[in-house]
Amino acid sequence: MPGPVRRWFEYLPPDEEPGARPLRPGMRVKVPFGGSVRTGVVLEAADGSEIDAGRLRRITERLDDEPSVPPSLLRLLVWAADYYHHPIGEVVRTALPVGLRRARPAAPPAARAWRLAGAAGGSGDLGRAPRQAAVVAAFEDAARDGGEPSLTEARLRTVPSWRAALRALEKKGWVERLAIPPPAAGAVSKLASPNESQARAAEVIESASGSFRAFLLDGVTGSGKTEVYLIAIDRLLRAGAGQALVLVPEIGLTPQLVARFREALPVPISVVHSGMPDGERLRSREAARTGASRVVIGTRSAVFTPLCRPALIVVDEEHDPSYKQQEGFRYSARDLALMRGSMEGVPVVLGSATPSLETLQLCATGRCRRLRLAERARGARMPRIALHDVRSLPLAAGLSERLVEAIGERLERREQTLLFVNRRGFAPVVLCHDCGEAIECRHCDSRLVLHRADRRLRCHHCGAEQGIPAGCAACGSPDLVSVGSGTQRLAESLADRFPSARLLRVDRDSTRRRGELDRMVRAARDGSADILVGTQMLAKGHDFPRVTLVGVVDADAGLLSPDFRAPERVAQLVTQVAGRAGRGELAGEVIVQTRRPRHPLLTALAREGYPAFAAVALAERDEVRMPPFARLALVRAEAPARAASNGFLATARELAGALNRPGVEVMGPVPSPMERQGDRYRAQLLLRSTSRADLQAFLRPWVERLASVRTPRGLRWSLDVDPIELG
DNA sequence: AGCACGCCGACT
DNA sequence: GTCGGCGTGCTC
Repeated sequence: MPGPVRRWFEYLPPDEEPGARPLRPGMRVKVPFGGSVRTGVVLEAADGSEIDAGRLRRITERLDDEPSVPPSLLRLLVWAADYYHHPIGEVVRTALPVGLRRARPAAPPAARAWRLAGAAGGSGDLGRAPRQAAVVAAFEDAARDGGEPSLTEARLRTVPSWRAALRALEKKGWVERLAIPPPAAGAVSKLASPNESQARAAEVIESASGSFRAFLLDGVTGSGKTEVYLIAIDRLLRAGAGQALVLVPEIGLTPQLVARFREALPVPISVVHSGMPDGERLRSREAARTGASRVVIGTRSAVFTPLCRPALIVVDEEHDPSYKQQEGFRYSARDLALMRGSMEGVPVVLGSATPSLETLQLCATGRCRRLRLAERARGARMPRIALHDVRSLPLAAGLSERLVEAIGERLERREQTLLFVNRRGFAPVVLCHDCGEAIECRHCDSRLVLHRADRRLRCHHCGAEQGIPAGCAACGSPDLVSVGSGTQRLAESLADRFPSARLLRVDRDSTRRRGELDRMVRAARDGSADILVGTQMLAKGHDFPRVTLVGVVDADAGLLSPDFRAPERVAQLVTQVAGRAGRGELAGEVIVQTRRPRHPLLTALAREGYPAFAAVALAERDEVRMPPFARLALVRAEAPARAASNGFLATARELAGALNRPGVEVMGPVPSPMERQGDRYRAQLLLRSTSRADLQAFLRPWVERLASVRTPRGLRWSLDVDPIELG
């Protein structure tokens, strides 16, 4: 179905030869729609219609012989459109790669493997074609272990210019294509030998094979969650059970993880993420749909990958906010993974050392089984988390003397330090020394951030930037000072203090170039940096064995954020980074700077760790009736005029009142935390219910009415079911 | 989303 | 007198 149409449309079947196989749900078709011809997806095959026969038009032609969207995936999409109250057309579109949105028959899955043919070596040598020789050598290598001389694209990619060389060999008849990649020669899984808790976890997961069960795999980074996934997947695949879908957070899709899977499992693996070229993405998807690949690793949108025989779904780092799409179709891939598991009848493993409060509540009510991994697979100790009260202490670029000394000790011992700052740039605020006026963004209710490397002021909310003005716009004073500290100032200050230390700054600015983050992570691991300064992106999923000190420069900003989930984020960050300290033989130390050393959540975290924090946080959420003890939906509106957004939400509120549904609370409208962003005024209306069914029963008629409210020009609104940010 | 239908300003 | 602006509404 094309675009943001909320309704389903009915068509007559195409004129086809008698005896043609019937159209089935999930097949793509060409249909006349309005004045043009569009690609549609069959949602349902019905016997009759209530639409006037005269108005019904006929499907022009079918585009698929078998459904591009298999029935079980289609069911998930229909469910999701209904649950998120999002137009089915856009939901289906989200799940279709670009190549399938066009009205062209699906290309047959491109051959992704080749075999050395009988003619190889038959005529002439390859003395003057070193690339071709290298390709042939790769085939011979593969055959050496006693297997067939066949290779997949993934293996061939190690040879430079392999595509051209292969084409030349194909022409000569030395090499031929295989339709489906064969199992690699000598198909041996390379799994580390598991410890007791890993083996038990994998066994429990395996025993749930063939039916839906939810598991929480609870273990710090480095406790070997990945090995448990690999063992469980390997067993299920060996048992012939089918395919595994592995979801990873956006930043977590590192080549290392994919490489670990490729190395461990002797089966074709598809990788799917939004940043990859359309053609490659389509091939990965088709390999998954046809069963040519057995494991799919991907980010959020990979939850919509069609699978012909699913056996297991894994959501790694399930607490990660990147599983929630924050625009358009605002789905949660974690939640949909659970729903998909339940629809497909397969176990779902949620992995996290810092589970979301939602998942912990599922465990508490018995709907999810918790599998704990022994702390620290390699026998290292969990570091102590020290809250460092920095009230009224002198700070240099945000660092207390105690933290600086601790860094110095690490430098002397040739160990690494990891420092977290919650903002990038040099200084978050530039203000006038004489009148105190800060330089603000012209388009947002925010202050511009100083980036000193290129002497620019940038707005981190709308991207606007400008040079540094000569003086204060309010009073004309030339005396402007920068206040506060971001990654750049921290790095600069450390460079002054420790001139011989090798510093690595890891933030969005320094990793903008493709592959740069991975290069930096590698540099950090091989010990060619002493101090790593970074934002949260440094916290996710990386293993730095020589780090023995982690500093969290400012825990307060997150703690005091208006967002009810902010403390959970801080606790997850601190725990995750604490997991970075003291691997291997080295003991670790974590210093968290704060001005709120008595904050109950923070002290619970520091004294007893994440589970204690979670218990306190859950009790608090229960008290104030927030998720997971209540369900939320948020309507956001934004427009060039404040009155337009407020007016729309006021209307929305009236409509809600008119519906007169008990059990749903309507709060607002209120201005968003940052009311003006990018020259648009934003406001929101929050809905809350203790019952998911009540909320859904309310939303259905309400959204329908909202959709037909005529809105002033320039107003945009959206509904977010289960929002994770109230902003 | 497209695309048509429909009512008010500057042009051959 | 018409060409064309984009506001509103429909598409099986």
